[in-house]
Amino acid sequence: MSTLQSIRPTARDDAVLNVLADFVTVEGLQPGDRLPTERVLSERLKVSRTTVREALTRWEGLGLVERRQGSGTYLKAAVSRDMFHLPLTFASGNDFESLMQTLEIRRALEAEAAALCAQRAGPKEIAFIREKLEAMEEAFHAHAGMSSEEDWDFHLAIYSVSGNPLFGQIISAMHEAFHRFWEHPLGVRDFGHASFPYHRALYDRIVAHDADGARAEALKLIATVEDDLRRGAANLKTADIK
Amino acid sequence: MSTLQSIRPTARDDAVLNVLADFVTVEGLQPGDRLPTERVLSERLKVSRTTVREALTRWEGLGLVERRQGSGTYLKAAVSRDMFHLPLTFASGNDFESLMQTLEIRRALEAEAAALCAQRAGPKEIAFIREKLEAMEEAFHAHAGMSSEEDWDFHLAIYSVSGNPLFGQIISAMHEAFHRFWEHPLGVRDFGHASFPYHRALYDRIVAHDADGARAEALKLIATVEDDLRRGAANLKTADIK
DNA sequence: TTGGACCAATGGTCCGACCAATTTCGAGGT
DNA sequence: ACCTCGAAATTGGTCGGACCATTGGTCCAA
Repeated sequence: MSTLQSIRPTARDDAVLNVLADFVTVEGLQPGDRLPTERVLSERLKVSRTTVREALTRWEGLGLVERRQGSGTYLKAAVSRDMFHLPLTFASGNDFESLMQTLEIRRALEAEAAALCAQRAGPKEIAFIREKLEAMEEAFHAHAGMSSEEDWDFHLAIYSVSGNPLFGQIISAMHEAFHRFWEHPLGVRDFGHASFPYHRALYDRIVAHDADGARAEALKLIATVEDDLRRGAANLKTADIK
Repeated sequence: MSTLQSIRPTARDDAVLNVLADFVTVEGLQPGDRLPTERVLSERLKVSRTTVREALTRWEGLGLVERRQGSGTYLKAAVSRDMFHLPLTFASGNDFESLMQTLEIRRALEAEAAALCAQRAGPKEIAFIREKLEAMEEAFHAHAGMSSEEDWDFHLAIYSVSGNPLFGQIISAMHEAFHRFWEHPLGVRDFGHASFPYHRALYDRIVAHDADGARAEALKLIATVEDDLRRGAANLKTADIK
């Protein structure tokens, strides 16, 4: 009897989510598309708007959906009925240790993603990455410094081409955790500056389908970020003393 | 202005969660403890029960809390204000692809964790790992096969000694996802058998503080699991044809 | 053409009521 | 004194309806 999953006594919202997932599938909705109104769903599914809202709140918490007051509810990721979600929560302070820990995870995953990307990138994927790279380089020269947005787009492209969506999901979370506490790199004016040349080097290794080379360049890139963090931590210490 | 984070116009439920997180911290509540009633919270926080419920629904979706009708709401995990959520979404169920994707993440993280572990393990930590290793080896000889529980304990010890709790949490999530998809290794009787010798090899590299060696052994270990998975997939295919 | 006032649609919050599962507790019997 | 059983209180789940705040578009006038 232990295999018997304890069923939820009340499963109204789950039912709503299943129906909604089917709707998304049937309708072929893509990320960015708008879902039906809460009021419409409530009427169509014959449940109260409260229940619909609880269900959507669940999806919102899982990052599947985004709600914009006055506008509507929008799909943020591909959803289908046979997906399973594994929320993971951890404490992360703004101390040097925590930031370094997110970078340790990134170091491991960036290297692997780069290697897989080099193995799997076809011509179309390479063109896609090249586009992001050039946008980043252009922004760099225009502002005489790293542009976090274009830089991030380049990295996202690599995760995407790796063929494993988990890389993007996990690294994005690390990235967000990192920048939540360090939006204005403490006293490090040229934050990320040193990483610039490694982007093209990484791209070249990917074009050459050189997995080990790509891994090495990704490691060098992350190493510059770790350096920046160390410098920032040193600055912070000085400021504290002052 | 790109650094300007778009703030949520209305953040009542977020505020509720923050206050509640503080409450849990101050009160020293542990997993299993009961939270105040929705009605009490609503009154104390001067917000409607609806808002309290939306907030708790978020936490429930994140697995932080469990609600039992007629009984109350119970803490399921340690919560604090500076907590980070990483919702992972896995593509459709049972296919070989999903399993392999969890292993790709593990490969990257296992290798890095092993390397860090080799760098950072002191005498006490090494003794701790040795204990787990010997328990695993004993179980192996007793049952003439890998014991998943002792095996997992050994790996957990390594993640723990790495000094970065993120390794243990993320890899555990991958592990759970893997086994949810594949509870009964399809037709692979000696699942994990091939990985046995690499455990001691990995331990030896850690004792020697040989980071690169530890990384290499961890990679070999994961490679055997990938092999098992491939064999299982082949079996499955045969079964399908039959 | 453009600027601004207005309006409808949509998510966010609130209230009060009732339903359903669980727990509590006391009456009644042993 | 102890146990059993059922009523009542407690607690989360659902409902309907109301109003607020934000957004996006429309329409009018300068």
